[in-house]
Amino acid sequence: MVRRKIKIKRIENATTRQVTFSKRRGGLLKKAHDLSVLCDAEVAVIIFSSKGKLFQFANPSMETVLGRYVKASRDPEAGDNGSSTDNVEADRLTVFTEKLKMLQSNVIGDDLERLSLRDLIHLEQQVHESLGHIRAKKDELILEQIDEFKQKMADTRRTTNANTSMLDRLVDFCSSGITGSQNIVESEPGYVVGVPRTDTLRAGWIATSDQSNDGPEYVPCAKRFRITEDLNESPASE
Amino acid sequence: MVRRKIKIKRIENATTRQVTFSKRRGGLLKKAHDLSVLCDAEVAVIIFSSKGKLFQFANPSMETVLGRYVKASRDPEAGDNGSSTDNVEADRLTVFTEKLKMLQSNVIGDDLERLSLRDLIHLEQQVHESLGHIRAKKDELILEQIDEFKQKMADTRRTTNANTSMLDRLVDFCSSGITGSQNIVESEPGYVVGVPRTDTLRAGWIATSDQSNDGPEYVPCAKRFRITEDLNESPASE
DNA sequence: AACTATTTATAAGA
DNA sequence: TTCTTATAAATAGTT
Repeated sequence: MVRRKIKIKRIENATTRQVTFSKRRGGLLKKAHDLSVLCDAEVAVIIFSSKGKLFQFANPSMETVLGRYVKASRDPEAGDNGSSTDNVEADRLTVFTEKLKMLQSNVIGDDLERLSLRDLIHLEQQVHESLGHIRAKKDELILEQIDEFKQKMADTRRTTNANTSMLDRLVDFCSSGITGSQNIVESEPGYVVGVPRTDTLRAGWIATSDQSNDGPEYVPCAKRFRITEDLNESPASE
Repeated sequence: MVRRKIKIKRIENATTRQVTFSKRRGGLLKKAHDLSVLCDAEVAVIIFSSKGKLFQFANPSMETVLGRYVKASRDPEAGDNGSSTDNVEADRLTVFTEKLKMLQSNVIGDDLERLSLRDLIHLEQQVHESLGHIRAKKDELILEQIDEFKQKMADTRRTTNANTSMLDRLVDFCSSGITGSQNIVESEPGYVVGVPRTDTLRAGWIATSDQSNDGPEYVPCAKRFRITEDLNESPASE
């Protein structure tokens, strides 16, 4: 931006583009360094020239920042820069999907070819271990959710009973004196609103299942997943 | 860079630091964008503020650039920016070790806690699949190396036989005439170089199962690993 | 969040 | 590539 202002669009002249790349690359890396130092921030910059050469800057280290990035990608979905192209993919890039992509492109990838037997064996052990962790965590979650499910069922049953007896009493009460009260019951077919609760009944004293517990068709084994999946906090239906 | 030049060192005043961070962060991201567009380069910038908030820019996408980075980290160990801190770690970061770190810190990591059941099941499938690939590749390599080993054994045996018969003939020859020739034999104890090999032996003559069936505890396999590990071209002893 | 006074970055040319 | 230089951008301190 000197002798003449330029537009931010691909530089067509190859030589000029190369020169500009050199200059701006240096500038960018310097800026990255300055920012990280001045503001005590963790910064990583990775640049591939159009010819494929790699340039990078990282503070405190590339691993540190990338690791943190992968972890952070989910919750904060933090600051948004007005950047260009696909950066907006951050949208639904959960840690999960990012991990999977890493796994697929880097571990399953063809570069598996390059590993030695020793490396492969080590990798196998690591991945096997990972699998163990994942399965353990999964089972844990499944058990948790089954418990929750049971709890809800029990609650629902108790609630139903309670509502039934309360209904009985209401009907009793109505039919024994005031007329037209029957409307109350009819206007709210199936459950009662606003009846003060005793502490016998806890949350969810209304007979409608408050939390969705129903699921499409969950029956046997693979279904255990289905069941719990539906119980799971995951919102999206797919 | 304005009213007064500043030194590139951590800004002590928190407010000032925060303000500077905002300004420079924007500048850095813009520069990154400009560079990627002007010079047709792939660029990724990741910034964590001192308070942990994430800011990023990537073109064409974070995954693309990071994936490429991981792959490129080995061979080219390309361009070197005069950057600060630990950037030099690139030293012996092979694809392999980088993958392992990813796996350990991100897949095995504690953030496993945050995944939903649905995610865990998906992850499990993916990792299981990875494991399959790795094992297949490993087995392939093992067979290759066993073949090599067998070939060598065969050659050696043939060589030995050849040597033996040659020895016989030599002894014959010597004992039938010239004296002192015995020395020749002693100077080359045991083998002959350059015996042409036949192609009689083929692949897979060892009775080990080729595809591994996964399972937490595979016992006999462990032995196979040991054996082949020793056959492996890997030089280091550990 | 705006406003400059200056420092930096850098496009073009050599 | 590197240097030079005129000029565009970025930004530190202030309001």
